[in-house]
Amino acid sequence: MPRKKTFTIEFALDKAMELFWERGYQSTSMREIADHLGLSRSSIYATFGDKHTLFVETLRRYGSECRAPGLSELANAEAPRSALIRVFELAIGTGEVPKHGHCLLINTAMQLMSTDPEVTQVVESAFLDMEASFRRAVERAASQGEVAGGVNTTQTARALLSLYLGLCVLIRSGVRESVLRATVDQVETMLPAPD
Amino acid sequence: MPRKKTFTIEFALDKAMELFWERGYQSTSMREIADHLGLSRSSIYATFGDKHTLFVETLRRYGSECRAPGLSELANAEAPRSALIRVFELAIGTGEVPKHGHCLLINTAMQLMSTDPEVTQVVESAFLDMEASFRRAVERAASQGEVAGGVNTTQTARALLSLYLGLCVLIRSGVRESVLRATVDQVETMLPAPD
DNA sequence: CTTTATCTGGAACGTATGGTAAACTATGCC
DNA sequence: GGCATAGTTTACCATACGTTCCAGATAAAG
Repeated sequence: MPRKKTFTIEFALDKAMELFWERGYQSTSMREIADHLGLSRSSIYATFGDKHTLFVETLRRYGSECRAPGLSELANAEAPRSALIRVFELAIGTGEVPKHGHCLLINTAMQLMSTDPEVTQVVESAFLDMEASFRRAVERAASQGEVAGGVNTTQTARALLSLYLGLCVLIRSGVRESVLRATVDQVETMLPAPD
Repeated sequence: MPRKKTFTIEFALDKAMELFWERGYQSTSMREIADHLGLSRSSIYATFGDKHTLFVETLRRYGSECRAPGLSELANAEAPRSALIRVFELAIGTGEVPKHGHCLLINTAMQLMSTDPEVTQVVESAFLDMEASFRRAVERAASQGEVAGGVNTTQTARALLSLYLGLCVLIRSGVRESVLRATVDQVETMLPAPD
């Protein structure tokens, strides 16, 4: 009986994501989202109810996994050590922060001020996933003889996570590339080739 | 002839700083600042002209150097290596983000979205200062025989900077302490005792 | 075609924002 | 005691925000 929606929820979430990603939560208004979607605000409110829940839905659609460039290739790379280094090089390689900064979840984590429980949970689990990706890559690198056997894989993975997030902050702060490059060098040092 | 100001500029900047620090730039309104100062908005506008310039003045008064806990003690510590590790332990030691998160400049860097040239410059120079503090401490630790002589001090200092900023992001994201602790362990690994 | 349930668009609401204009008030010099 | 100068305040402006209400449009079921 009822009328049909003129848009799909997925499409709306993707469009909203573009803006949240580019401008952050606070700086994105529902009016901008509606315009970007080609709809009126009421339709969005009728569908999602609230700006905050729309944002959380957007985060959930984004996926629990962080989409840092090169991160997804980590799982199946034949040379995990090189793939790990490549993740860091891709972060600084573009030079500028291209369009919407970094991974949406990292952006969100950095801008997070008030402890929003729902958002915090999504972000935290994304970081744990990222840590797991790093750890598996380090383990595979060690078992393949790409790095020396003595490394503590868990500690290394967590340190890589800190290094990556710090690198994101530095990139956004516009420091010289030589400072960024040292982080990549440190990653190589942390993954020493077996002698 | 004229009437005298009922407040000093320094006092106003300090009061504004408290709010900017706690809530961030965007989430702090001029009304809140005026109330917190016990003045009316017009006086603030007459004195500083603009919210943005008030913020930049606040940043400048904060000082070019990052005030991460324990960082200032780095310069004169007798045991630089322990002091370095202590900087990281102090960051996670409090457990919770106490009142206004981290150092104001780090907060600002993380929330920085649009590339604001003035703000970016202050933040960048603060990070370079922080890197220099780290490097001097590493150099002193090496010359005092606290760490092995082979370390690349510049690379280590820059990596420490990335690690510290990443740690700040992780702390704010509410990850478990064991994940944070790994970053401190990594710092110890990066500063190996001479054998 | 009518009914019925949903969807859509536009107007509107209440509030908050950054910023301004003009009236008022205190100071110190003549 | 005036008077000029600067500081403070009150009131206001235009705009933007998140959100809601309501009339009209639209689809399928009877």
